[in-house]
Amino acid sequence: MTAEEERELYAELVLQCAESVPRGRVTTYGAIADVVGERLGRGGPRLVGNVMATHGAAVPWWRVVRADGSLPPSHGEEARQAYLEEGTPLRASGSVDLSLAFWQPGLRAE
DNA sequence: GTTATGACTATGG
DNA sequence: GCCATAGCCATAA
Repeated sequence: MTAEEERELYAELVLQCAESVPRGRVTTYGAIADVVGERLGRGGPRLVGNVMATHGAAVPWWRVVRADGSLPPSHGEEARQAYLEEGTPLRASGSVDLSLAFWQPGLRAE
């Protein structure tokens, strides 16, 4: 398998995790990195971030947040409206309440 | 091979 | 919970 194919595979698994998050729930970069890293033997939250930056347009990226429940300032505004639509539990600061909304991601096949 | 960078995380304040 | 610092993984120059 070429390096490029591995990147695509990694990306696809990350997208699966993002897609597995139901409406009104969110997950974290670290959780996805853990699941995909366990499957492919490599990982790291930054890799997940890189994948989202590249292929994020194809999935509900607003359901993937940082470990503290907040999003990058660049996408906070756009995500906030999606949260209001989906009924995602938000804190006053605008961050997601992970204790209520956290979803453990998973792959379609093991 | 070394350095810089990124949609990150853990820890301490 | 937010800010600063250090650590981590892969890619690009």
